[in-house]
Amino acid sequence: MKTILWVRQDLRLADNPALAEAAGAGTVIPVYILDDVTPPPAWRIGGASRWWLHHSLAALRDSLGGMLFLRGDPRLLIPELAKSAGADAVVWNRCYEPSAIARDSVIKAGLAQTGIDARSFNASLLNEPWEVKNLSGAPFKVFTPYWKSCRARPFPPPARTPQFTVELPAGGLALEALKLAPKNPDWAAGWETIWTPGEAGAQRRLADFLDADLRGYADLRDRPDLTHASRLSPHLHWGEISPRQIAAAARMAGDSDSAKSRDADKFLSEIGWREFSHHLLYHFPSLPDANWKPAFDAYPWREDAADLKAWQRGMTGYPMVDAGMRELWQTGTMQNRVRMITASFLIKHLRLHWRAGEDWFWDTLLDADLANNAAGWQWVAGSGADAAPYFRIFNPMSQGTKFDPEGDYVRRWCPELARLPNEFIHAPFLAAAEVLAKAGVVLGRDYPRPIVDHAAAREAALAGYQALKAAGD
DNA sequence: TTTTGAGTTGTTCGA
DNA sequence: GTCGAACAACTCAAA
Repeated sequence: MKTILWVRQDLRLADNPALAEAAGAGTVIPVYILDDVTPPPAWRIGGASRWWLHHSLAALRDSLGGMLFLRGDPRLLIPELAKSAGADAVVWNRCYEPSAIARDSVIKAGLAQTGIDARSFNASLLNEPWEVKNLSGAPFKVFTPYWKSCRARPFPPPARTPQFTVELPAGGLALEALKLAPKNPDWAAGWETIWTPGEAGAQRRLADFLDADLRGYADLRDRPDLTHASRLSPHLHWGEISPRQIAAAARMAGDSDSAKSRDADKFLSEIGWREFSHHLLYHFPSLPDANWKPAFDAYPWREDAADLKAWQRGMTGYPMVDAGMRELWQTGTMQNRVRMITASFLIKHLRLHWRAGEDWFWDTLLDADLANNAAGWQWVAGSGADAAPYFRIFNPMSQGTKFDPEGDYVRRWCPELARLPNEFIHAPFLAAAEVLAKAGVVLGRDYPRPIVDHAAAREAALAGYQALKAAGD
């Protein structure tokens, strides 16, 4: 028996049901296809993600002992490969993006017609999106009851790595030929000192997190100046580690040390949010593209290329926003609370459409994930499921004071402000001339003046929501 | 069927 | 400085 293992967002050996199926049946032919054909143009793999994918594929290729790389349309390439390699079966782990679901069902049906066994498995979620339902049999639209329902089920235990034998047909591309990693310029230079893509790196990150950062997580995860975030999201996105593995390890850590049990619960609920986002995307496939609450179609969004650019480059004049956007640009990630602050600023202070922010995050985040990204942006905008109420408008100055009290985070990413006293680190425009002079800061030269006034922007955002309400009447 | 309680992450104002 | 209320209504989920 020969089985094609179609590798997608499951770049690991352990707890990999498709690999286990293929390995148990005989020889395994592992193939990765770079598919820039079937996803809609806006949602083809983004720039930062490609860097991660390149390194993660290299790690998987090495641990498998070789794999086949192709690029193009899997609807053609998978049946061709099955035929040319004389495979009896094709197996894969499921993806949940709408275009992937459509693509995979076409392939499954086509293979079945030619007598090739095609089977898919769940490797990426604790629960399939269609399995969790409320008492009326409908999908949940509110997180708390959703997660309560999930927690009432046993978390599926992870499976071990099987023994397997790999066969490689001729005709594949070299990984480098997929041109995933940037060159000229190599904007990702140095990222490998921050991140270790691949299964081994993911396992080490989980172990380090549970060991060093879990204690205090429930409160300190909100602090961008500290290091209590798990930083597992890119590993999870590419399936280098599974939520089953994470849930099992986190529960064990919480059970073995009562001081950590609240932290472990909080961490598990973050895994729950990831599940909920996938649940929403599955049941509402337009989530990445359109307001989940159609009333928001009437919101008077602005279009302003200069403001968008200032936000993207971290030049808004609000240090907490700028620090976040620069961290994103330079490292491919941003701490969670800062994501909310920067997103709120784009949507509410600048009144630019959340889609513009979603696009930027898609291209720049190493953990760019269609479900999480879409659900997160719609949550901040207020247009999503179980979303923040519209009048919740983050104040970038008070958020800074609260969550970056010493200004360490701002000083790291906005070094031109480093010599400002803490009192003004989150609002340099409020500092007196002599304070700025002493810190060596000239506003408008070294660091921008605010591109909008907070109080006025807040009023304008609230007025915008009034217009939305009026349109609904 | 109707009712009831509840809903990730905030800010501002005025007492 | 601290605290509670207002900011809106609406929808969801379960009893």
